[in-house]
Amino acid sequence: MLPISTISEIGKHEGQTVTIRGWLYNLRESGKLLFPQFRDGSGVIQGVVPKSAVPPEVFDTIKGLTQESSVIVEGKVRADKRAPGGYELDVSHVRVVQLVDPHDPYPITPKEHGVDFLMEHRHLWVRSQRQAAILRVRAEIIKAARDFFDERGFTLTDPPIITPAACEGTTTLFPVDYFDEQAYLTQSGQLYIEATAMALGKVYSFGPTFRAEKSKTRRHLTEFWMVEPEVAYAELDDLMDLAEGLISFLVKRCLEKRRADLQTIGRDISKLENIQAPFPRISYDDAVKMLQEGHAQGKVEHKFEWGGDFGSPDETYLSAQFDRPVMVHRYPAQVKAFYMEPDPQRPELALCVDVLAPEGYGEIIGGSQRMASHALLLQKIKEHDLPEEAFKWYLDLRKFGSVPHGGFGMGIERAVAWICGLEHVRETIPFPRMLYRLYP
RNA sequence: UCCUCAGUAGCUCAAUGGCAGAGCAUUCGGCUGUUAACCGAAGGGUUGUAGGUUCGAGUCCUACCUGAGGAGCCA
Repeated sequence: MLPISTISEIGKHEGQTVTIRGWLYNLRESGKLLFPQFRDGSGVIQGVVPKSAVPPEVFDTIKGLTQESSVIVEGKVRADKRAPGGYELDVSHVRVVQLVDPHDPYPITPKEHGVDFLMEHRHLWVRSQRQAAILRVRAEIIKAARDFFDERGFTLTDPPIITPAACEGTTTLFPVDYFDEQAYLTQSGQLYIEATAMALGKVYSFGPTFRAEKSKTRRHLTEFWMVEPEVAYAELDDLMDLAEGLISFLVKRCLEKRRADLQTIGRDISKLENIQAPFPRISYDDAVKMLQEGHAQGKVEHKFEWGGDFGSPDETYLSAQFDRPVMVHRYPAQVKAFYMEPDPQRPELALCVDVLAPEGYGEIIGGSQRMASHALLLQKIKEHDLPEEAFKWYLDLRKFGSVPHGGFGMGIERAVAWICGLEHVRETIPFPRMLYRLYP
């Protein structure tokens, strides 16, 4: 039995004959010389098959292979400077596991394709090298985020996916029929992890969230994954420390472990190497001034007035002023969620922070200190016309040992899109769910 | 929900209101170092749908369908 090797590890078997189990990526031929390229999920390697070196049936079998046919290949590993991966395989035998019908060929060729076609074939598109590299970076970011919190004494507490009421109103939620009762898919686990934070001190959640907003941009999915830490006794500055620590940790880990994948994707690595704490921290007031100065210099189209929330072009302009993520804190309370703690110095402001990624990737983190006062929180729930009964348990947290606390949510797909330098978040998740796209 | 753009061969795209084409893919043939290989040949079409204008519509007009980008909203 020959040793089975993965293509990424094949250098360890130089000079040996090994078995590769995978698929035909592409086949070039030059008369009596074949160059089949094989992939196995870990990488791609080119085989070399001179007609004079193998039995006729082996040569004919390889010559008849079609793209993405599954094959088990035996061959001798040889270092070769001409090979992109450094090694080639002198193929001695091939077993065809399944031959793709040449009259119904694999639809994704090595040529260009349009977005719609690729999205319709997402189940096959993930086999391409670039897509596989993106999914490996995504997995690394998820693992790094969990390592980051686990190493700092946080406990993973999973909030429910099916919830009885909205965190922030029901218009943007997907309704679910829950045994004849109205329920919704969660848009955030935050309210629940506030409860577990009071039990365990430092907690986080990691899971899918759902937004029924009819957003149709390169930054939006209807189903996306969030990592949300929540910390008892944490105040706004603690949250900003945690956020910049998390982001710089994620980038550092990807540079260490997934550098080759980032290069495959075509990421400008030097821009990621800048991403080190501390990140700039500016107040909403300062951000408004920057936008107004930008407008005076003709760099921002509209004149931004104090009191509104930033639009996408505003965020892009602000983030373009820095070479690393920028943290904007203390927005007007009126544009933020009801549960945010007011700034004691200026009650019209909320103790909140948004982290804007560089290069126009927009908001990747949103967080705040949470309202600790029972009376004030109850008043806000009433002002926002929220169903008081549904928030009874949430209010309980302010009756039994209320403390200052806070947390934030980081959208995994936006983080992946930024770190990989992608045009669109649809490539950051294996099967994106978007407005008008539910298949495959 | 609003604004803009697009839809022609399996894919990516051409075609002044006047014979519907090319490259890739597929099939056949050639080539012993190819790197999205190359060279030659063949097959492949209800031009998104329904109307309209016109001697004549892929092309102009109307509606609809599908998709993309953006706005708002958000992570």
